[in-house]
This record gives sequence, C-alpha cells and structure tokens, in this order.
Amino acid sequence: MSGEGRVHVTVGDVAREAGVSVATAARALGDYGSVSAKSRARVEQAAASLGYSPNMVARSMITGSTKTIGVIVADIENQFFQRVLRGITHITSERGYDLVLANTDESLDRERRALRVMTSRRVDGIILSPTEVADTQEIRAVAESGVPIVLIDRRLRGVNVDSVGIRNRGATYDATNRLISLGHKHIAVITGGTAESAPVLKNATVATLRRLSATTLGTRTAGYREALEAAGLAYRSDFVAANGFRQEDARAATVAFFALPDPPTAIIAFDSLLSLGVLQGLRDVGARSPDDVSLIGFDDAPWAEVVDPPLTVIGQPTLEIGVQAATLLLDRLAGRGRAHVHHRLETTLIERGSVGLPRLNGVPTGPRAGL
Amino acid sequence: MSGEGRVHVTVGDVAREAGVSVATAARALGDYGSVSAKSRARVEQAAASLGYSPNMVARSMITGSTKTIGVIVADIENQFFQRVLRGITHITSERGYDLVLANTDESLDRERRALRVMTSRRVDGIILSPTEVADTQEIRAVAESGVPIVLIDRRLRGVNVDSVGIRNRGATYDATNRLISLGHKHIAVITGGTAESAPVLKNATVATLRRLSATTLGTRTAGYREALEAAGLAYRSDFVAANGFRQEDARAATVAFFALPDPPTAIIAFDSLLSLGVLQGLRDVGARSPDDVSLIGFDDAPWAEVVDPPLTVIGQPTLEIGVQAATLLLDRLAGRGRAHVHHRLETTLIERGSVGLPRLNGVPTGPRAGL
DNA sequence: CTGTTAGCGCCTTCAC
DNA sequence: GTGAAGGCGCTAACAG
Repeated sequence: MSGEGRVHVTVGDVAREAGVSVATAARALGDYGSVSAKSRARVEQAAASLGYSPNMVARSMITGSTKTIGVIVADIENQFFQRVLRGITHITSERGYDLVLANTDESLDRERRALRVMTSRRVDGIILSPTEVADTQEIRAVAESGVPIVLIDRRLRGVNVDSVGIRNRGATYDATNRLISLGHKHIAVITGGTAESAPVLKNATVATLRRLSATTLGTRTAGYREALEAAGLAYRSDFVAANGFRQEDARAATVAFFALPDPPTAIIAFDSLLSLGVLQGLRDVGARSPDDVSLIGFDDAPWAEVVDPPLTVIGQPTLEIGVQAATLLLDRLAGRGRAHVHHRLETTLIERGSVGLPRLNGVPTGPRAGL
Repeated sequence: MSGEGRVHVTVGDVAREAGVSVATAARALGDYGSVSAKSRARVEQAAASLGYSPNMVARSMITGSTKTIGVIVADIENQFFQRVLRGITHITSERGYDLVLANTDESLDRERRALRVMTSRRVDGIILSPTEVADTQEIRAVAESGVPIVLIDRRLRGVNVDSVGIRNRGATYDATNRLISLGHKHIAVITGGTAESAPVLKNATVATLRRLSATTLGTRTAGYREALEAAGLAYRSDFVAANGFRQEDARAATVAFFALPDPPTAIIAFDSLLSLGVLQGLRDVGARSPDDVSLIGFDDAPWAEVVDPPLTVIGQPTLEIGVQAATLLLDRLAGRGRAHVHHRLETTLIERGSVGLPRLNGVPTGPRAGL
C-alpha cells in the first residue's frame, strides 16, 4: 500500500511547490489577509496537485475556535431530538460549524462525562438537553468557564444560560382540561422519569413540583395537577406512572393501570415513545381507544396519523426549537452579548381520533352521553 | 463577568502550582510514562484546584489521533440510521471515541462536503452511508489517504473498504415471493431514490441493476424483478415509484398507484419512512390494508406494531449493523490490518396484519379464496 | 503584497 | 523518576 502512513500535506509543502512563503500560502489557503491573484493561483494549483487538506486541529490551536458545537441529548432514539437535531444542523452547517454528538440516556453520570468531553474538545458552544436530575453545579461551571450553553426542552433553575422549550405547564393544563370538559374524572399520566424522580413526581405538592431544578416533567405534572384541582377532581398518585422513559416502561405502566379496580378513562403520555408504549399496553389488555380510554400524546410524530386510532397529540415546534437554540448559540459566539433569554414556544393540540367521552362500565358517557 | 476570556488552565499552570516540571505534570495528567505516587498526588491536587481540563486539540496535534469518528448518514430522521447510530455509540464511547455527525440528505454534493470536513478535522475513521449516486472517486481517495472507512447500508462497487449491510436482494426476493405465493400478480415497489436514479431503477435490466455502483436500491429492485421473473409475472415500470425518500413522496406515489386503471394489489416499501407514507396514501384514497392492498415495509420501526393494520416488515438488525461497523473500524484503527470484509446480515420477515390475499374487484381472492 | 519569526498546548525524545 | 528542549501545522504579528 502506498498512502498508508497517513502523511498529510502541509501548508509548507504547498508553499514550496508554489514557490512562495508559508505565510503567503497560508493566506491563500485560509482565505485571509491579502494575496496577489498570481500567488493565489499558484498556491491553489499547488494545493490541488498535492492534494492539500487544511488541518483544522492545527488551525484550532491558533484561533482558539474549533468551529464545533457539542450537542448532548437525552435520547437519540426519541423523535423529538431527531427533529431538534435537524433544526440545529440547518443553522450550524450553513455557518460552517460541525456537531459533536453525545447521548446521556437520562443518566446523570453520562451527562457529566459528556460535558467534560465537550470541554476537553474545546467545542465553541454546547446545546444540551439536561437530564431530569441534572447536575446544575457542573453545567454552571462550564457556562462560567466561558463556553456558551443553550438548554433545550428542559430549563434549569439557578443556571444562568439561554434556553428554548415550550410552555410545558400550560400545554399539559390545557390537555388535561380538554379531557375534563369531556367528562373524564379518572385521568392518568405517564411521565417517563427515573427511579430518582418517581417519588417526587408522584407525591410532591404542586408548589414543590414547580420548584424542581429540571422542570419539564415537573411542570408538566404540575399543569396536570392544577387542572385537576381547578375542576375539583381528586389527585391520585397511583394515576401517575413515572417508571422510565422507554417504550416498554410505558407499556408496563399501561397494563398496570388496567389492573387497578378502577382504571383511568384517559391517559396523557409525556413523549412520543411513551405514547407508543401506551398503545401497545392497550393492545395487551384488549382495551380500545377512544372507546375504553382516551389518549393524548406529546409530540406530533410522523406515525401519529396512521396508528389505530389516529393519535391526538400536543404538537411541539421541534424543528423550530433546534433552529432557535442554534441561532441563540451562534449569535452569542458571534459576540453579540446580551442578557440570557428563555424562549417558550407555543404548542398546538392536534385533535385526531384517540380522544372521546369517558366510558362507564363499558358504556361511553359524559356531557353528551345518550345523544 | 470573570471567566469570560475563556482562559484555559494548561499543564504548565498545573506544573507550577504542583511544583514539578511540565513533563512530570503532563505524565501524571496524561497517564503515561512513570511518575512517583507523591508527584502524581501533588499534580492531581493542583489540577483539581485549578480546574484543569486536558486540551484534546493540542493532544491531537502531537499524537496524530483525534479520537474521533466521522459519521455521515443519509437521513438522521430515518429510524434506520438512529438505531445504527446507537449501535455505533455503544462501541465507540466505550473505547473513548466521540462522534462528529454529518447529514447528506441523499445529496451527492453534501456527501462530498462531509467527506472533506471529516478529512480536515482529521477524524481517525469514517462510517458512511453513501448516497445512491455516490462519488466513488472521492471516497476511494479518502480511503487511500489512509483514513479507514466502513460503509453501512450500502455497498459500493470498485471501492475497497469494509462494509456492513444486509442481503438486500435476497430479502426483497423473499418478500416479493411471499406476496406471489398468496396469489398477488400486481405488485408495486416504492424505492425512494432521487431524480438521478429514477430512470435507471424503472427501466434498466436486472443485470444492469445488479451492477450499479451504490447497490441498496438497485439490488432490492433486482430482487423484486427476479422474483417476478421466476414466477413468470410481467414487469411493469409504472409499478416502480422512485420519486424521493420522504414520507410525502411515498404518499404521493401511493395515491398515483391508485389513479391507475388497475392499481397494484400489493406494495413493498423500501424503508420505514416510505411505509408511513404509503399508509397515509392509502388513507387518502380510502383504501384499506390488507383487504384492498397488501403492504410490506422495510425496517421494524417502533410504531410498526400499532399502526392500522399492524405492519408486516422485513426486519433488519439495525443495532447490530452499527455495532459491527464500529467494531470493524476500531479494530482497523487498532492496527489489526486484514483484508477488507463485507458483512451481509440476515433479515427476518416479521408477519403482522398488512398482508393478505389479493382483492379482485373489491372481493379478496387468491389460492385460498372462498375459504 | 510578501516573508520571517514566534508561539498555541501538549507529548516525546534525551539526558540526568 | 524527573527535567529541558524540540516540534506537530498553522496563524498572527511584525518588518520589509
């Protein structure tokens, strides 16, 4: 084999070949400073014939910028993050930035590790979806060391960085209310969540929920609780499933709901993977939606329209979240300093076929029962 | 603000604080060479108190390795690549490699650009899913420059690199055959594909299809054609839709099929996003599966079980594809030179509810009609 | 417009 | 086991 040694052509090589100094070659190649048309042509010709490829790592050493954005997501298999990711690349790739990707799988330890990796790689900025139990301390340390961070999906109290997400409490409040207005009195939620957060999500007061550090699950649960309260409905902790983020977890939770003496007549799932699990759980127990149980999911996944029944969802502007996060970050990198902002985007309740009147002993009932 | 200047602590700083030489500090910090327990403790203490973070870019300059893998996928929103990506990270993150991600959206131009970016960033290796019309030349050049490449999903003729994928021709042949054995005579395929590849996919001979440079769509189409031929069924180019990879494209193609005087009684979609589009298209025209049309998709997506009807699919071992690709790459990086290999993994036809007997004027028919 | 020179932060001989 | 010095490829001053 010939090229095995991975010997790279350097600016010096190109300079020699072109018969100019390294500085001139570098200027032509790096497209900065001023070079005469003749020199530039000679350099470009030499570069082409030698197969020169600029060495970004050497360049980064000097400029102090890697032109790299670190993206740390909770779960790459979640539709939400894929869309966000695409939104991010729309913006970053245009402006010459590349992405280093890390997955946390909702593990705090991996989140810390990812943060250290990004620091070590000297990324210019970080877009992060913090885990529910995020280490505020570490994130703040990174931010204070001068690396801009934009939080997506979740916001962290006590950390002064930009964030982009949705109005979680309002969206969940409205969805719950929609079910209540149909006559539902037994409404359950599947929050996702981990072993650490489960007891809090299930038992804390609404006030506490609203004060949690990572706020998505907390505020969504708070919105649900508040809607219940406003309607004078009793809150039941056994109607809150917080046993994991995976599809299988939601499936198990759904099956468990139907093992209750009085199963819920409606379920809200806090993300699209969880919705899928609920759908599977319903099949497992032979329950039909919307006849036996109404279902509202989060995120308008590409499959939401074609499942059985077509899923009513709280649609999030996922692409836009990515776009705004990247824009915020790049603007800050461009030196446009300003106060930190928290963008809360609007959601839309997309009504399809999975919501109906509550059943009562197998017979649909509610405000319009008997019509 | 205090830490705004992004001043990083260097080994030199740590050395001074610890009262040792830079070399000793570097050895302790980089965990190489030999350092006395006492020095090591002092250095570690100093590093912690100063908040030292190793500079990977400087380290890369010296070692010649960035500990980075470039991953270039055709479409991050495709379930296939997400699973593959997860398989990749399983392996790479364990071994201390991070991922730089690039999307091509099936654009040849973006593929070239991504390849250049990866080269410029001096990634240690590349995992690439080439576009259908891949630039063999450029890929070969990168490979020959000494950067190991592993191809996933698609294989390229004339490029001597490792690849991991499935037995495309066999899988499609079998699926087509399954439909034929049920009595289907009008079987259509939705291939994805772009404007460039469409005429070839539709009109080329089987022999030509099998000789295309990028081979997934070509060999799948070939498998389909061969099954048709073996059964003595006529091939119709209007039953081959190659009008794009997006969900909407498949939807439109499906609607177009049903505008034909004699619509197909069965459809095979070449990836999961396309399957979703077919499902939507069927809703658009008011056709039901499997009564009006049988449907087989590629990839066992998480939603396949809960759509209406539950989707029969050709399941690919996606996670395993990622795992094997990463393993092949890392092994090669570890210097274990060997001949290039092409791993063809097995697929499984997962039968659910979307395949049935062919309809005939609205009445299901076929070998078992009337039972 | 062009060339020379001095590092960026780290690893790696090479002496000691 | 430790320290001093050189250099990876490039850019940024500074002269000319």
